[in-house]
Amino acid sequence: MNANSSRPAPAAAGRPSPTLEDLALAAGVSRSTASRAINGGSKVSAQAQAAVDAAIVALGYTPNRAARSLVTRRAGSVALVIPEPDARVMMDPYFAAVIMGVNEALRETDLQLVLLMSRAGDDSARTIRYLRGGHVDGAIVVSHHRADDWVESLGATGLPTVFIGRPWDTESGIPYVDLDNFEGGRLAARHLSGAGRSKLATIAGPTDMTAAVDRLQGWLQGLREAGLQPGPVIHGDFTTAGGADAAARLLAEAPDVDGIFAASDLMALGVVDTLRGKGRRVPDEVAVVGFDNHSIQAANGLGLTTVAHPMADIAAAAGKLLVDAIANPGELPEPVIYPAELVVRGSSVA
Amino acid sequence: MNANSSRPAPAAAGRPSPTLEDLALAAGVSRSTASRAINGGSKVSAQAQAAVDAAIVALGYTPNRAARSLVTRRAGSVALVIPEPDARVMMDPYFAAVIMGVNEALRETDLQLVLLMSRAGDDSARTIRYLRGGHVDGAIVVSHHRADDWVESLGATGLPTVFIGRPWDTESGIPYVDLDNFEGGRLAARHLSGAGRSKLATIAGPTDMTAAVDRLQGWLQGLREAGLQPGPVIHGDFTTAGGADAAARLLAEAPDVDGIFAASDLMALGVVDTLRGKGRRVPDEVAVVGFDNHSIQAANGLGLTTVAHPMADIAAAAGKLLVDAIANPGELPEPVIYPAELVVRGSSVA
DNA sequence: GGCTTTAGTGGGAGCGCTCTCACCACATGG
DNA sequence: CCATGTGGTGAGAGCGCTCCCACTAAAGCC
Repeated sequence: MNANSSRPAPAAAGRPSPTLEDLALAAGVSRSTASRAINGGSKVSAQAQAAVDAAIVALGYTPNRAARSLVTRRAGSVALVIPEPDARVMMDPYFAAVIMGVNEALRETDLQLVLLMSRAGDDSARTIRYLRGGHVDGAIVVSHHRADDWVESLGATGLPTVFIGRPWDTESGIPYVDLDNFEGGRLAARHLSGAGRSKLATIAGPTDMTAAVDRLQGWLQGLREAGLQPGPVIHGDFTTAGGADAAARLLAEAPDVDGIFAASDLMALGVVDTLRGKGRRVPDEVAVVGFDNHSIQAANGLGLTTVAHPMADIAAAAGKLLVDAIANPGELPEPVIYPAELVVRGSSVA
Repeated sequence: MNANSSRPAPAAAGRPSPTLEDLALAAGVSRSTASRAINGGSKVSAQAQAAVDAAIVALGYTPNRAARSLVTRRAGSVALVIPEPDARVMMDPYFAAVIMGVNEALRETDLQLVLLMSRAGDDSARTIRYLRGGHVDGAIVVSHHRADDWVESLGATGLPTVFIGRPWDTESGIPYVDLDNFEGGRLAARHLSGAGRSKLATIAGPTDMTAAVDRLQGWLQGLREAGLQPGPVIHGDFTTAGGADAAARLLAEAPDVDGIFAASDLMALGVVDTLRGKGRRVPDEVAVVGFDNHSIQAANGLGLTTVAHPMADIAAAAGKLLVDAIANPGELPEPVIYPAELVVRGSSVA
């Protein structure tokens, strides 16, 4: 296609990349005019603009981010903070979806995504120091637990911050994007009761995450509305193995259960596995509803009834919110809540 | 787009972060000495060092990365390049493991991880321009396909680059870290033949990835050594759904198969699922061996025999290799190959 | 005519840092 | 005695960029 743009600057070792000065010289204008042309300045004549554009192509010019950052006082990057200490939980494809979504939102901007993962306690200090150090223009925080109180203090630093998933402290008005987890839990309860199940139980998520709490509250509310007993509540850790364990405990406690709501598809997978291992037929004897609408659930033979959780979309929305917040500092955007939707498949209906 | 970026000030916060000048003043030394103290300079007296250290704490000083970058001509960051166009494949926990591993390797350095994902064709041009623009000090490329030829040209730009997984073009001497995929495939073949299976088949991965090709070659070699027929080879896409599909095709082609090697655990999950759906007992009628030793495989009721693939370790090794390559430019490190190990579980032995 | 306005331009200054270099004191060696 | 280190220091020069301000030329208005 374009011959001279194919190899602008291989330049092993020696040749330093052209500076704005070089560009201005090549275009026959001043450094100031070149800068204006690059940044879409309004006060540039058509021919100056054209000359600069041509010179950019000819020289393969790329602005030096560091120099620009230094004077604009903008880092040109945003952090994705994952305060997740456990490598196993990190394996959850949830994070992959989040990363993709945020990346998607940043595509049109010239912001780059910096990953910040903290594990041990000491690391969180390091993370917050980094965030406050002005090394990024904003932050997106995902999957934070109640113990991660430092995260909330971010809002006070003036660094634009958006949460994915409702934070524990909504008082501070930090914007966030989330699924309507409460409604999701409620939908699960309504669905199972509507399918004629009455001895219901749930494998809930960890109590230190708002998503888990909301799903559980919604579930209990749904049962109440259906006039059913709340039934056993076992807590798992959102993983497959955790779901399998929890199901075993559940069966010991309530052998006559005929419907289970697992607060994640991964746990639901473990639940189905345990049920089958104990000889219970799904959905005939026990109906199972999951949460997330993971692609992995296809492995289940029968499809898994679940609550859709468009994680990538949610992450992308959070990314856009952050971009806006950076552009218009001061104004706090409203939280965005995605509606919950039930996807009915074979695991809950005969 | 953002032409109205006329906001140089750090917005609300007010308090501008202290500069090196402030630090030097507080410590009662010169800017030069303060700089030396910060960067572990050898020519600093004990008391000057102590004074600077104290001032750092007192002021909460953080060096301005942009200013430092500008003069040192180092970006202070490395890119993790994921040339993966398909969101669904991205869901593979593989990437989470890679990200964690690389992050781990970078922990001790002050390099930050920048994520670069390219999807459509146009994006790859953008990506390579970014990489050549000197915005990062090095790059790690993961999961690259044969069509991503631009990736290989990176080596010629002088940008330190390390591959995770053997690249197609090893001539250029680009360092890489990989699992011994060939041996892994061979182990699978030896294991199944050793277990008395003789009507063997494999669900291989995509032909445009070296890992898939190597596993297949190893498998075929192993069969040859055992004196068995190569048997059917069906190609999947490493996903669960792809594995299920491939298994269905396989059963149509070779209904009497008694052992299947799936080149990923995700595919193996789909295979087991399809087998059960068709009423074949695993492992009694058909033994299954996977690849990767995913945690997800626990969902399978019986454990899945598989080839261990320490992805996080491999990624961490790649990270270290890159850090070394950045520190010592010019010398190309040798590739690192991790040995393959078989993990025997219930899916292949009665 | 004198003025203001306006579109466009170029010359500086300086962002916060590192690094070279000159410099000083005090050792050591001839 | 001078020559030669040697550990420690500080002043100054930029790195490449954006932005403020002074400036021009052409146009508009009384």
